[in-house]
Amino acid sequence: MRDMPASDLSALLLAWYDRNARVMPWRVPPEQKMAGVRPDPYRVWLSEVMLQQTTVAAVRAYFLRFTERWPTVADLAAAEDAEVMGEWAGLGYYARARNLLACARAVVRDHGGVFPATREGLLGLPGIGPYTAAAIAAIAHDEAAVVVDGNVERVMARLWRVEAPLPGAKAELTRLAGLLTPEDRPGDHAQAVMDLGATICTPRNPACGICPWRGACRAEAEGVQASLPRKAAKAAKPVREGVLWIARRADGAWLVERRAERGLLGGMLGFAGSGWDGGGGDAPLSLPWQEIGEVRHTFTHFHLVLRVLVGRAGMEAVPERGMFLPGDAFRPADLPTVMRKAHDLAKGALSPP
DNA sequence: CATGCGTGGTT
DNA sequence: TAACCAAGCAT
Repeated sequence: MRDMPASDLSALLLAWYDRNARVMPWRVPPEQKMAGVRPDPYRVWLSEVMLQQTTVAAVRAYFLRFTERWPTVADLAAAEDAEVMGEWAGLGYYARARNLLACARAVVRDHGGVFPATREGLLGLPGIGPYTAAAIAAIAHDEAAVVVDGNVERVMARLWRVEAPLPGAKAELTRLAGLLTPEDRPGDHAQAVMDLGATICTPRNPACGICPWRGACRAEAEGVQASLPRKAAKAAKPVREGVLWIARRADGAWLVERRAERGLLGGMLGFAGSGWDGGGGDAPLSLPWQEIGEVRHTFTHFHLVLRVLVGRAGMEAVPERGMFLPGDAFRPADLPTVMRKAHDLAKGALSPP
């Protein structure tokens, strides 16, 4: 059992997957697959990009809204930037949304509206890296690509008891994942390892008692599974501070600005702010601003505290930054979360005149 | 190869 | 509750 051939391990896993595969909107159910139905590369791609560093629970609703609104890659490619950024609002890592659009347009412009079918061809597209290219090639086209995400890293580290810490151990874990990748059903294999990692071989308290690889797992044999994979310690998050100015005009329009394409919250709608390094900054408009409170929000690598100031502007007001967006065109759901929090705080003080 | 880049759920 | 974590990519 301990030194079972890779093909046997793969067979055990696929048998487990056939009984335990999670149902998701972007997956083709087993019975349809048996009947020859292939996954739509557009839907596979969209789901994989949304799932980058993001939970299945968070993605589900976004995926359904996107596919309802833009059923094909051509539909998405024809969308306005602001529509897509607004629909992505709240999902995070907004560079994904910008790359999503760039990728859709590249597929239409350079590939006749058809996604490249190979890992190699997919790798050249915006927002598609080693993981996503392999996942699409395997799931949508049954290419025996080696799919390595955080789940696979964890499962391999435990199965083979790899003690070396990430990210250094990545190459070795990829090699081990490759040994296990079958020529037959590589897409199901990839999804099976990820389902195993998400439901049984979980980070904290793995359910080794019901694992299809029980008896073959070297970490479990030694009782060290919960401590693998090892990871380098992360740096503490500093606290940054800033000011946010939220103005509303007499007709109900909100003063907003489109953030720069690159960097934090790039391309998203927001309110005018100072820099976020404690330094000052100028208000976007000369008004009798009133401070109403603060918003706290934590990003990937820092905590942010924003003092929120509100002001009422007359119809003649001409802002130095940003623009007044009519009340009926302003949708809080289009805002990234920190801006939505600020809006929640400010809306009471700025209720329509 | 290290860093920047969101968010919400779990422990 | 602060820390950790999730189907990574671009630079």
